Amino acid sequence: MSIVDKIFDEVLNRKSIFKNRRVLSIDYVPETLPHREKEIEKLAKILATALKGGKPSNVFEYGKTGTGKTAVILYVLNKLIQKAKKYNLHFAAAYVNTRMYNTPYKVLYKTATELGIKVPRTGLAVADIFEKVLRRIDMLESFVVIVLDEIDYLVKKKEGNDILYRLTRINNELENSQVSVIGITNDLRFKEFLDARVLSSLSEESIVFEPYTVEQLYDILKQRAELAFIDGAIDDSTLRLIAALSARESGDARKAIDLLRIAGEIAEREGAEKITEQHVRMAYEEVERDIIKAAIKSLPHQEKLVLLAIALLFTKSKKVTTGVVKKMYEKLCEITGTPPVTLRRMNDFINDLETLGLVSCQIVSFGRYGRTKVISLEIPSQTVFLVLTEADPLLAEILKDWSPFKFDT
DNA sequence: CATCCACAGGAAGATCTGGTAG
DNA sequence: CTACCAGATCTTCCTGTGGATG
Repeated sequence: MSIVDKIFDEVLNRKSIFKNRRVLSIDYVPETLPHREKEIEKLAKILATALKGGKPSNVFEYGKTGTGKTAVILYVLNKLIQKAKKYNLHFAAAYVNTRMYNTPYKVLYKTATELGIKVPRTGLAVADIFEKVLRRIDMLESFVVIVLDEIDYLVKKKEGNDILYRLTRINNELENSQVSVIGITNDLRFKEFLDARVLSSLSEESIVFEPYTVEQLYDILKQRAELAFIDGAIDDSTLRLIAALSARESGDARKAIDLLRIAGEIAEREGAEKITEQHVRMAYEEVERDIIKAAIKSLPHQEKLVLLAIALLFTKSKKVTTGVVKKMYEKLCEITGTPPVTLRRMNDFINDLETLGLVSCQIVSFGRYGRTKVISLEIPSQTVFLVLTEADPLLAEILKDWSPFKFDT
């Protein structure tokens, strides 16, 4: 038997430490949500009005990422759907994540699709599609809940407020159906962007989600680990480590569960019978690395060039300003045969890179010598070179025989 | 202490893609 | 086929500004 056969056989015969991998996936909603009983109760009470045919309020949920906002909504909606079925009530729900559906048209499109209404993906005027969706919703003769998750992505654009305004007041235009809008945001300063009229109608009821504490994270992890792994695959102390690592950063339950899953995958790959603290630490680093890699790889070509320009400059000097980035960027454009964008646009790219956490910027005034952004690379420049070499054959060619002197200006 | 550098970043609009409707 | 639509992307034009320097 060849060595390859051996490896395959070994892997296939090995008993997996996973019992049920699915419970660690992002969109799994567990049977119970520990430490969210109060929030669930509140939301349930609000929506319960619907069971009696009344019009429930619009709801506004806010709290940081990974505090269970989405999970609570989905949990309550699932229960509501079950109840509605049992009592033969008309009820429909649409879940729209406005990070992905971040324009008025897309929001309407997704809402319609979720409600089983067929509309074209593009091509129509927003007013037309709104009209169409409105009529179809009325025809449903139902109580309809529209959940707008990560609503801040919609509101930060000017047109976003308009569509929200119309959605939150849609009931005035309906005769046979009732609509409740639930907005979810993790941006706590988000209210500033929101049109006052929308704010008042959306926050008829609001529910605040506090970050989980270490103990709470531990409980959540414990619950998931019991479902996900076979007995004895993970110790309490290891779970506590994951909880501590996650709580230290953010109290983000999603990240904690991610960490648990990846630690499990690493342990499995190694053929270990148990997830150790070592696996957790490896997972922790892997998560960080992967986020960075993925971020760089998914950058548009132009932004890659800007990032590369910054990385190249940063190897030589820690004082990288917009002006020098522009020069280096233009040089790279010339080499790669890319038409360069204007300074204004490049500045947007740099801000983008900052949002992604790849660089950080500070506006500094040098008095007589102007006022500009000082940009620093937040990740090792070698990482940038490496990932770009992998991701882009053209850039790989340039970086192949790269030496710091080649790019001297 | 006014000046002026080297930009930041808002507003508006041009261009282009990918679509519908009749 | 033409007329039209939304939205991404980018440009053009613009006003605003912290502080070293003359």
